[in-house]
Amino acid sequence: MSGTTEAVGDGTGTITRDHVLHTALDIIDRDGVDGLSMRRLGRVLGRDPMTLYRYADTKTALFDGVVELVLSDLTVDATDDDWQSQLREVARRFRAIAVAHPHVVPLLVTRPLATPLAMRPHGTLRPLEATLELLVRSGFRDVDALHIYRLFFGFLYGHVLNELQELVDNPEETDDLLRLGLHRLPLKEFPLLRGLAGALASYDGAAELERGLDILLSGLRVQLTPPGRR
Amino acid sequence: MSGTTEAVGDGTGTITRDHVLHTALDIIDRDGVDGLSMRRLGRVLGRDPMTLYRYADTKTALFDGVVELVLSDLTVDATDDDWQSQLREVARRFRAIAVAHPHVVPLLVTRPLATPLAMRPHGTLRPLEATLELLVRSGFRDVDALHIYRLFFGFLYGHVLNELQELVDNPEETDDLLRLGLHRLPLKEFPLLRGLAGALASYDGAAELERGLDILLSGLRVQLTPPGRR
DNA sequence: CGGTGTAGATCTACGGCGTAGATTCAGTAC
DNA sequence: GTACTGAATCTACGCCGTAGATCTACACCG
Repeated sequence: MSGTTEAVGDGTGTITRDHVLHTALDIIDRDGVDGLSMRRLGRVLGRDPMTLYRYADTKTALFDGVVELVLSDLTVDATDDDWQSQLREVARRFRAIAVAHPHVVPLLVTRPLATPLAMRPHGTLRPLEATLELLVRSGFRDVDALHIYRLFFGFLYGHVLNELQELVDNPEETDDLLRLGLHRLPLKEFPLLRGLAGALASYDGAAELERGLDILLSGLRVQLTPPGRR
Repeated sequence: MSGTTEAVGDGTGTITRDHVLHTALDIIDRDGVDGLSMRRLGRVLGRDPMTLYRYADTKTALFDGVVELVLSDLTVDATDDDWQSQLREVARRFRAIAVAHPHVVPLLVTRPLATPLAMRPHGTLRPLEATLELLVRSGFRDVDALHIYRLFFGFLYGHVLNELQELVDNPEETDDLLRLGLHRLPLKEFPLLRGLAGALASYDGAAELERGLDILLSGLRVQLTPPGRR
């Protein structure tokens, strides 16, 4: 019986990179990015922390691995004949991933800022390539496909960042205004925001995503049409 | 003559919260978020690190202060009669801020995930309130104004995250494919991405923002019109 | 069988971190 | 002078990432 509160691995048997990444993901899911330390990860795996450097060169590389692991669930069917509905499905899948792993989202949106595109884990580039393929197959020029990709994933990033914002301040309160803590905002300065307590409290991420997609796709239809209609 | 390499303040005179925040911003601008530590900040200001806790309760509160400082440059003219062109201007200003302080962007998009809305620095909520006012004045219902705000700022977040992605891998190389490091991607798996080396290399953030705004605003016009036209 | 190489796992240690709590210091009021 | 008070500083604790040295286990060769 282990003396530490958290040991899980028994120190025997073989460990794989996948074990390491999944365990790291578990810790992040539970306690956020800051909750993950090499020492703690080692403790959970029943291994010396230094051993982990066999599976990830550095802690940030570990982060990149977690991002890749999470994004490996994001599939894009490039053979779909209807690019608009395929994008909708991708959006829903992406949102589902973000909602399932909210604490990973900061890494998801932030790691690319520190990693040259070509050095990113291939798993994170696959959705990009597949989306390009989807759009090119649908008749878009490749540069337009790139524009659309950027706009689309930018929109997705923005959406999940919005949806996962911490709204609630005092969960056990029943009145919306008090629960969100909005009563502390000066009425003179924030009248509209305070008036929207009800709307803020009843935020529906899935519906909001669909609304955004409606607008985005509608804009795309107006502004960009595949030159070679199939 | 100081023995340390970085001391700037002489330890005399009075320090203000603004001094502290500006200095913190300088450090982040230079060396990124991870480059900022309480000890280093104290060193630069010529003060004991513990003194800083007078101006920010905690390090994350310091981050929030920096975010507020940076966002204080973002003005929204709620009295503008043309909400679409005002949103365009806000977008340009937001982008300018992000480009001026790229290392702050991770904080910008990430801090709200950890802070209940009502506890956020008021300076960061002012653009929200002002945007709502702009839209309501233009005839939108308040809940629609909220939707548009979310879509719009989500789009902006996504755009700057896209624009600030690290693309270059090997700066002194002249050939686009090599400079971006794309030649290391397996040709079989990433044919389209590799083919876009030129387009990736000549990314123009300002132009891309305008294109995105065209599409977004066009979508908004189609999907949402103020019920009470003025 | 002993010896040797080697690849992986582990240990030790360094310099840094955020910040709680104790202490000192500067300035004012008497 | 003394007492008080608020700000500034000091000390120390328990963490962190990881470089480099060391140890372990085992395959192979003589």
